[in-house]
Amino acid sequence: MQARPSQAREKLLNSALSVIRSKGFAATSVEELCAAAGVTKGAFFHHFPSKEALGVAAADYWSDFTGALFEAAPYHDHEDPLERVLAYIDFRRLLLTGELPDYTCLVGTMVQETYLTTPAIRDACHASISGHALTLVPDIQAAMDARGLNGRGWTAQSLALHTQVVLQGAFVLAKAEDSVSVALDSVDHLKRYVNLLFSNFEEDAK
Amino acid sequence: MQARPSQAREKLLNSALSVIRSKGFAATSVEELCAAAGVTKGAFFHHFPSKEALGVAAADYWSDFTGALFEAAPYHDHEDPLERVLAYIDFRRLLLTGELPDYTCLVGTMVQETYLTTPAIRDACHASISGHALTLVPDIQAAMDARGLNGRGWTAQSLALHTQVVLQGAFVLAKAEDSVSVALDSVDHLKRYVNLLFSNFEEDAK
DNA sequence: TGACACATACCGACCAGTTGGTATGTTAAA
DNA sequence: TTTAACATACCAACTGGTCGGTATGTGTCA
Repeated sequence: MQARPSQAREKLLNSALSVIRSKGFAATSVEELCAAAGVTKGAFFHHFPSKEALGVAAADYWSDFTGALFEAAPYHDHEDPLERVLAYIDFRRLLLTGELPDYTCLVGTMVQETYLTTPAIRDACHASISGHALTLVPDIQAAMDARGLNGRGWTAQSLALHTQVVLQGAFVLAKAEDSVSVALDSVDHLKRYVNLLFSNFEEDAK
Repeated sequence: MQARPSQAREKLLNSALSVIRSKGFAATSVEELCAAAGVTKGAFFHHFPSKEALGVAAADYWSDFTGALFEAAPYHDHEDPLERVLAYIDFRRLLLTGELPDYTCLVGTMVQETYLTTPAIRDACHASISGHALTLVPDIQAAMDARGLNGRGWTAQSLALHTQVVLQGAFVLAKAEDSVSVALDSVDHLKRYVNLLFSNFEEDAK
């Protein structure tokens, strides 16, 4: 449907992922983004009406990227829903390799700067985080149902969001310490918590 | 020691706390800071050699401010060290009131933008977070010792840092959702975790 | 088949406003 | 009279964004 497939747009979005994760949104200039992508400013404003629109598009692009990553991940293969949840946490731990800008979260970084000033970006970041958290809810709920763990002051959704809270917080402290070890430790604490929550309760499901 | 007590410096630092927590460091201009503080640019650069120096000073100012707040907080009054840790978490939950920029963390916000580009600010943020976490270690360690909980794959320090991870992550998601409720839920999960970690273990201390 | 119309993708010079920072004052307390 | 604490005016560099232009595709109709 296009005369030529747009290369510049994709290149700009890919550059946005790494540059914004390194310097933040506000400190990233349009020209810098263009330089990283190897395109001109004209191309930028041909594809995005404004820098803000690039931010929204980058958050959506991030949602698609991570959505595909986690959908294809092997943690879904377990039979027991609790095993799937624990394997998800293991998988998140496994992703904590390489340099900080490589494994930290784009939308977690962006939303801290834009939550008050740029609602459109905040909404896109929110959709990305809560959308991902929502994919965990069915497994958590199934594990709760199997053990009769409802009505104990927490819900499947709150636990799903809590996993994201721990991961986002782990990124913040990893950046402060310039080290991944605190993030690894916290993911371990998270897994220990989930194990404790579900331990000592027999499976009641028939 | 001063001819006149410097009002401008204090005013600028106080303004920095609220403005930077609202818009982030990079998006905050020096002139905006001056306007919020009711001082001129000349006063700004009289007290701070650069915007970066203001960022470092703001992080240090934040450390002093929070240090005094938590030192005077009532959670130290409990006899049992575990009770003190749990009361600390309750106290953190209590602080989650008002508007987002009022209860979120300055250094957690700043470090996300500056961890790669401005090492001086990152170091000041790191000192603030880890310094605060360190104040929790003695109580956690005492609670562990009383129950013989050492050597179980986690340390007092890692748990202290984990509390900060949860809080920092809670701020991120609260900003994304524009609501404090997810933060409250996560703090509840954190308290539940600590309770589970220390439950079912008799106090061995004589 | 060819030619004209039109759309998309992209270029790079340019602009007005803003940025962090400086240079040169003025004021008032010690 | 010295000196810290401001204030005012100013600047060069950079910012996001605009705009006229070009290159290259696709659809259509004689």
